Amino acid sequence: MRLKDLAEHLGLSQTTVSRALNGYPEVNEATRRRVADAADQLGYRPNASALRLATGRAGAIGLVLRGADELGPHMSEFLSGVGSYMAGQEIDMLVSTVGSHQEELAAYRRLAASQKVDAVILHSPTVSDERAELLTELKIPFVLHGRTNIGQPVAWLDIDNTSALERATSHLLDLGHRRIALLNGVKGRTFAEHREIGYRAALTTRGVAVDPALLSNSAFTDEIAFRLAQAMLELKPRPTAFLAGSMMTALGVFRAIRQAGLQLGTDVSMIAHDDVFPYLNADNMYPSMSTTRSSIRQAGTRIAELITQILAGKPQADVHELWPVELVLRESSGPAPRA
Amino acid sequence: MRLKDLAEHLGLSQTTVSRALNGYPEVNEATRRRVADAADQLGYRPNASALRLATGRAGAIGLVLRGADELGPHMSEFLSGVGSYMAGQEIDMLVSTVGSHQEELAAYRRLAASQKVDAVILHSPTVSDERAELLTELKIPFVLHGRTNIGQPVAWLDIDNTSALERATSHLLDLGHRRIALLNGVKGRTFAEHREIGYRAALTTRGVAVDPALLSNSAFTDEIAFRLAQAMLELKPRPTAFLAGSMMTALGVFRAIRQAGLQLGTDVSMIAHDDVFPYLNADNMYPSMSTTRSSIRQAGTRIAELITQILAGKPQADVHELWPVELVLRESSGPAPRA
DNA sequence: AAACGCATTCAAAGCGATTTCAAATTTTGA
DNA sequence: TCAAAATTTGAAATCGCTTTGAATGCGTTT
Repeated sequence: MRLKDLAEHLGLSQTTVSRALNGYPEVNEATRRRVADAADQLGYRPNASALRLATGRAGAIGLVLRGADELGPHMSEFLSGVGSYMAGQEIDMLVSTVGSHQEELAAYRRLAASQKVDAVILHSPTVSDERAELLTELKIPFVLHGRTNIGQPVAWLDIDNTSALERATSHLLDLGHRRIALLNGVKGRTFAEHREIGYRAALTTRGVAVDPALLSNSAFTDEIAFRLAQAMLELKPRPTAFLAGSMMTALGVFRAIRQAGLQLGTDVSMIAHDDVFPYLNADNMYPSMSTTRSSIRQAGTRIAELITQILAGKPQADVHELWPVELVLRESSGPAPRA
Repeated sequence: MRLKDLAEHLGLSQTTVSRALNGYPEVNEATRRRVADAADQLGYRPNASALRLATGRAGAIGLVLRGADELGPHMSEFLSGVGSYMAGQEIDMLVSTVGSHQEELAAYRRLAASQKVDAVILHSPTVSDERAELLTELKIPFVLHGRTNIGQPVAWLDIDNTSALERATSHLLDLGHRRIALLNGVKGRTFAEHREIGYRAALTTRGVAVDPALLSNSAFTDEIAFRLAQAMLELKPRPTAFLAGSMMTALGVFRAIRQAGLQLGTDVSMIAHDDVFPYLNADNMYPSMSTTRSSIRQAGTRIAELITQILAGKPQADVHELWPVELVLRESSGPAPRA
């Protein structure tokens, strides 16, 4: 069913039908209704490629994901946040996966040259992100999930990691903890740097020295966290509290704590960062988990919204959102054990 | 940079340039090289929409994912498998997320009507899958990851769940277990039904009665599995072995076992299904996990390959692959404890 | 030398939508 | 009542590519 067919069926010109369907004012209300009904009944939908060619808009946004690293549970949640908004906007999500950093840059160049997307979402930036630079150079609009420092201003949405970690660390200090381990994200990522800054700030304010042995940088997986935590628990004196970078990390740390014959919440405390996964509820755990909480799904939805604003003309430089992070205290964080 | 610009730059017609770039035989080898070099150097890439409109091919495949259920770690792995193949084929992945079953059907209708994709991948089918019926009706080619029973023949790739569970169950029976719990997937999904069939077959062959209290159907998450396993471990007599539907499930069961003060591998055995996640290695767990193993990522890659074959003309009815599942015995499955 | 075949190249017609510009019809105002 | 204005419709151009059918040039054959 092409526009032409529909027009013939109605005894109208393509022009009028097109206008009727796209809500132009110069078409008679009766005609519009007639057209709309027919389109509806015959299940007409404009051919996407033709529409895109004619309008010059791709009607899609791009997401380039680096293999296994990024396509984990975090990205899934984020994606469905983005998707839930985009579905209502008739904007598609074009997802590419790449193996290496080089491949990723090449993928953006391809997207730009073939004009497959109107904008992209950039995820997990480094402190000075090369991809962000490339995208500004290619003049393809984007919203950054996180922050970075490049010459140009960029549109971004981030959570306040520094303050979150500062408060979480301070709270543990208040509870008497002095050996506080930080299982942080991969070195070089902005969020990980920000978290470390908050952590250090809280410690230094209290005059507690930072022990490098209690600092680690890694991907957020159960397994890796298990090993790191296990190693740290063998230190003398051992840490009495953990700051876990994600809920997956928290699961690993939890295993290590039990394995060491210790009790979470009494022998060892933990505050984990919770991106809010529907299938992994901090409140339902035993003991329930204290968290710094911020919904990554909501961030996705909001970023999708920001993208449509940018496509509607809002300057990228005006798009900045820093979301506060809740500190939710539950059973996993208790007073430090007596020395 | 449009084809026209490139052609003018070279002093050739669009026709010749297009042919040169697309490898048609009737263009002079010297010309072809000259064109290719210029295209390369100027970074020319055909406008995707124009190309699609002209060829009638969308150059994309669709994946419609149901919100939180499906966008978990399994889908992530699967997706990156698909993506790794598609990247080389210049085929995009169009990902939509939907909330309800109705929305999902509507999404397929939209994809079909607007001709945004050449084919789709269907995931986690039910025994008689409505989506598969709709897609055949809409005449949009698809490959099913799993199996279903509808009137028409469909293209599918599946793993041999029945045999996997039959062997795993038999092995546990050999070890003397008689109370074997099955933490299965959501009721109605083909793979879950197949697994139950294998499980029942093994038990009945040995004359062991199936206890409904040891059978559960649910999503594969750590948390849910934890609760189910916890409840089952309180039964008298308690199960001495668990068949876990996924590695996430296994983590939950593991927690429940420890929580009950039991030892995995001696007091209680477990064999989990392992879809092979890069960040969750069965071999690295303590104790290492016995598994029925099949890489969901490889399945994704292969399905991508099958899709391109179908798009190249291979009849859908000829595409059937049933992959065997490895049974990998490690420390988590041991002899049944003395009664 | 005319005719033929072959290898290359090109002009122009699609693909299916939007949009410009012009035409037809109806309404309005004097 | 008739010209002017407002409303409604349509023909054709356009988006950037592929592809059909025709044309060009050149060496070979008759």
